[in-house]
Amino acid sequence: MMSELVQRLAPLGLRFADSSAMMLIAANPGITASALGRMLDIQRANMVPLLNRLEVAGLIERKPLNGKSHSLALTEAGQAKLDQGERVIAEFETWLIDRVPEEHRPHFKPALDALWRD
Amino acid sequence: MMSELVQRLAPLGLRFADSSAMMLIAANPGITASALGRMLDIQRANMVPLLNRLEVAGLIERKPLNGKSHSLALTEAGQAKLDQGERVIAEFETWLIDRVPEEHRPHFKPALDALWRD
DNA sequence: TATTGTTATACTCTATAACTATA
DNA sequence: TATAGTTATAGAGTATAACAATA
Repeated sequence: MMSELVQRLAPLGLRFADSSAMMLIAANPGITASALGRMLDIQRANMVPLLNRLEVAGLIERKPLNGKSHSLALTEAGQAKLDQGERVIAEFETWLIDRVPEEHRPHFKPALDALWRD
Repeated sequence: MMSELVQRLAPLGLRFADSSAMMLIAANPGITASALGRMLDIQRANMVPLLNRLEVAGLIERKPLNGKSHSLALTEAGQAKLDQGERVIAEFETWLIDRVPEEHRPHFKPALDALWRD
């Protein structure tokens, strides 16, 4: 399932972690790299190449916050790319849930949500 | 979820792919490495280190079949290890499904099965 | 001619340790 | 003293290309 999603995102030049990060930056403008890493369960050290990639691609901006932290925000191009990515993800979710037999379908998302809640 | 299972298997010295391979070898004694790789969706080339590891650990035996292929089988130690692994996996599945609210629970396995069927 | 087992290689993802600078 | 950002590094997982030997 994940490899299917990865393949669908690839034409946009996005990896899975890229779109996850961009979604959270959009929802939390000004967030720092470390805080974002904690949300994504990605080590601080591994955020560096990820954010470098997004910055070089012109999708995010890093602004010094206080000499120690940096504030992250989507650029206009980043917001446009995220919109595209979210469309792909929505299509993927539809594709996924359509494979679940109708009688089980209403239970599927709630069940998955419960797995990582708490 | 996968990392939880990986952590539970680690004390047995098993990786996830190891237990998957051993389950399929047990169910298909005499299977070849290539056929096993196709079942597991693992490239032929990547089966080599996996099977070497299991062989060095004394869990499987490779016997020449016809000069080209080899026949795979669990050793006694391999069967014992697999039994342990399957207990761990069963406990993991119980742990997993217990997190799903009761009303969704009967729908969960059938929904997951449907995702990769066909 | 297609397949098996194998080697070599490269890329991604992830985890850890260590460093500097700042809060 | 704890945290942020960073570098370097190592372990896994995975993909591809190539080769010799065999079916």
